[in-house]
Order: sequence, then structure tokens, then C-alpha cells
Amino acid sequence: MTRTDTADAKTRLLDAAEHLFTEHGFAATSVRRIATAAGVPLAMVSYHFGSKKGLMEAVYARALGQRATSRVGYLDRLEKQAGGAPISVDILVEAFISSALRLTHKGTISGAVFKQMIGRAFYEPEAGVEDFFPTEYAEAVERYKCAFMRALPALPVLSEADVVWRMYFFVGMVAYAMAGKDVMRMTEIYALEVAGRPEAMLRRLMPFIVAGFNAPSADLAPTAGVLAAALSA
Amino acid sequence: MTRTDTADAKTRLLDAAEHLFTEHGFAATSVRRIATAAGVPLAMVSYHFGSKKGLMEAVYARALGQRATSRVGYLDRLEKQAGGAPISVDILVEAFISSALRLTHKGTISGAVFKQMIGRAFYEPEAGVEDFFPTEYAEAVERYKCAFMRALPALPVLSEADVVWRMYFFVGMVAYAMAGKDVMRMTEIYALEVAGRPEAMLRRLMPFIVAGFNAPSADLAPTAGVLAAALSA
DNA sequence: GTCTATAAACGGATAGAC
DNA sequence: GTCTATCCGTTTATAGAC
Repeated sequence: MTRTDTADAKTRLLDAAEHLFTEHGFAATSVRRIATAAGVPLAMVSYHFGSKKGLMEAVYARALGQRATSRVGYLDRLEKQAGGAPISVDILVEAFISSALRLTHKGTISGAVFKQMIGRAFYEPEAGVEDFFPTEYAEAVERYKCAFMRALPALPVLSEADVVWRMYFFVGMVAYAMAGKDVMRMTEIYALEVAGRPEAMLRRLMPFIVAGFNAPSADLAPTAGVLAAALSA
Repeated sequence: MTRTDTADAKTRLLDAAEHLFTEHGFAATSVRRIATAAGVPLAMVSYHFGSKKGLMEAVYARALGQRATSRVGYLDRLEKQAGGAPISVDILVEAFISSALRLTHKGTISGAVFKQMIGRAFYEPEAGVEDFFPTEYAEAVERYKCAFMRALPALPVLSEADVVWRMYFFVGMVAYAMAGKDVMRMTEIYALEVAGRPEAMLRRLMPFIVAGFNAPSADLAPTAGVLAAALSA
């Protein structure tokens, strides 16, 4: 007996939609199916949310809204505590990931579902959240960018392009992991311990990312080209 | 006047489907739209491919089939040339990415479209290629895994779990970039030079990944926990 | 082999009873 | 406020003419 069974129609629709959109995607999920899963008449979707799209926006709004505080919360506390001194890269990386994962442990939504939902939002073509995310997270990205630039070794200094690219890669990787995707079935084939344990992944991910951020600037030491050199040797 | 205009119905359907599935996703693309775009009667879809799903499988089969040789081609040549000696990490990383990007420059399909299509295949829920990819690429993953383990510093040696995790992160990042996704709109906001130029991204990505692979083992130096320590200080 | 016409089911949305 | 019944466009797939 889950909470959904006793909640009101609106909440049950949101719960069902969240789950089904996450699992099958927006276009592939019909409102009929959502209403059936929620045990609610079809018309309640139009009544409460106006349209299918309205329902999806409500799903994201609920999920993100109630967690809005955690985007730069860690960073605020860290900067306050540091009192002007740079924050080290490893702490920034863990703060960034933790802000993402922490969404998993708060609020009414199942952590696993929410995590996948956000991961999916990154790839769903018609998701519509592509208009939502950037405005909501632009500040967080900018704040972390500045923090990373201050944290990284002064000489040879990384260009802003270097830092932003590395954050781009970082975000992409976290999205892939959060979406629970594993196209190569690597977690199966190599029995990676990941099921339901984001901490295990975090432990593996952190050194990888931290080292990446600390790599020499691509402006100064263009690494690409070694393949061609090796093959023509 | 593109090639599509003169090709036969089957080919034109594949071309149109490839393009539309890539742009809008499987569920959101109707066969009518595909047939219209291809300038071909609707019934030709059933005739040639049996069903919508059959069409999609044909799209992937054509795209991947004709490029099957390039998955471990670089690695074969590198290992032959090295004659038993380990291949350095930077060369392996570039070979792996190049094998992915090289798909872009071969065959009949537009590079940009194919690239996005593969990227999409990683996230499309109903794509069905999740049964296809692992079997096709398991050998390549295993080969690269062995090569990376031989290339990485002997002491402290990375565990197989370390190496596989790092390949997992690597794959995820490449998938995100290949799908052309950018949820945070970072390429816009920070004017990253990426449009149509995978080489620019490669130059930025390589040092990041290489450094990540060379990071100390997560088994020996668990980095996670610095955030909690910093906040409780 | 190719295509037109249509079937059969499903999609989102709503009118109007209660 | 809540729900049943239905509208009507669109979907996939096919039957059958050419």
C-alpha cells in the first residue's frame, strides 16, 4: 500500500505521470495510460492540468520546485566558511555531484524515479524542460564556474573555455549516470556495484573528474593528434 | 538535389526515417510523416519493413552494419605496430573517440545525423537497440579494457573495476556530446566553439579524459567525503 | 511490385450529466 | 467538483485494385 493509493486524484496523477514519463518517455505515454495507472478518470487530466503537456510541466515543477534550495546550498556554505579563499577542486566536485544526488533523498518522490526523470529530461526531445533548466540553473553554473576557475592552478591558468568545457563534460557524465543508462551493459558484464548505491559510483567518479579538472589546459598542450602520429610512425 | 531524390523507395524511406527519428524520437514520429518526407506512398513502409519498428531496426542495422569494421580497427593497427608493448593512454583515448567520430565521415549517411542518431540511441527508451549494442560492442569494450589496463601505471595498479568504471564514464560523456545535447545551454551561454566541429571538442575532451584515466585508484584513495569534512570543519 | 483506399484502433480533449 | 460518454483527428497496418 503506497502513499499513492490514498492520495487525492491530482497527486496520484502526478505520481503516475512521473513514473510513466520517466520509464517510457513523453510521446510514448498516453494520458489514458496515466489515468488508468492512477486509478482516476481520464477527464481529471484536463481538469487539473489542462493538457498532457500541462501535466508534464506540473510533474517537473513539483519535482524541481520543492528541491529548489539545494542547487547552490553547498556552495553558499562552503564559500561562507572559506571567507574568500579558493575552495579546492575535489570539494567543489563533490558538492556539485551531491547537489544533484541530494535531490534523490528529499521530498515526496522516490529517489530512484526522480533521478531517472531528471536524467531523462536531459535527452527527451520534446520534453520542454529545455526551456526550464537553463534559466533555473544558469546561476548555479556561473557560480560553480567562478569557483572552479579560482580553485584551479594559477599557472598555466585554464582559460574560461577550458573550465566551461570541463563542466560540460562533467554535466554530461552525471546525466548519463543519473539516467541510469548503460548502453554497453558494462555494469552487467563487469558486475559493477551500482544498483541503488550512488555512493559507490560517487567514489569511483570523483577521482576521475577531479583529475580531469586538474589536467593541463587544452590551449597550451593540445593532446589530440597522438593517434595519427602513432599510426604513421 | 540530394542523393535521396533519385534513390529507390526503400532507401529514401530509410533516409527520411533516420533523419526524423533522430530529430524527434521514435514515438513522436509517425510513419505517415516519414513516408511524406520520403515522397513515397505510406504502404511502402509495411511492404518493405513490415512495421514501424521494423523500419527503425532497419535504420540502425544499415547505419551500424556498414560501419562495423571501424570499431576496433584503430586498436588492431596500434597493437600490431606496438608489437606487444603497451599503448599509451592518450593514444587509446583518441583511438576510442576517433572510432566513434569516424562513423561520422563514412558511408552514405550524413555525419551529423548519424552522430546524433547514435547519441539518441543511448537514451531513447523504446529504441530497441539496447539489445543490439551490447552484443556488437562487447568485444570492443573488452579489447579496450585490456589495453587500458596494460597502459595504466603499474603501481598503484588500477583494479579492473576502476578501469571499467572509467570507461563507463568515458562512454557516457561521449554519448552526451554526440547526442548534441546541452541542457544547461552552456555552449550558447559561454559561446563554446562546437557547432559542426567535433575536432574542437575532441581537443578539449582529450586532456580531461586522459587525466581521469591516470587518476589514482579509487580503491586506494577514496576521495569522496571531503565535502562533509569541509562543511563540518 | 506498386499504390489507393480504407479499416480498426488509439490519441488528446471536451460536453454535459450528476 | 467529479465523472461518463463521446467527439474527432491521427495512428498503424492492410485489403485489394492496378
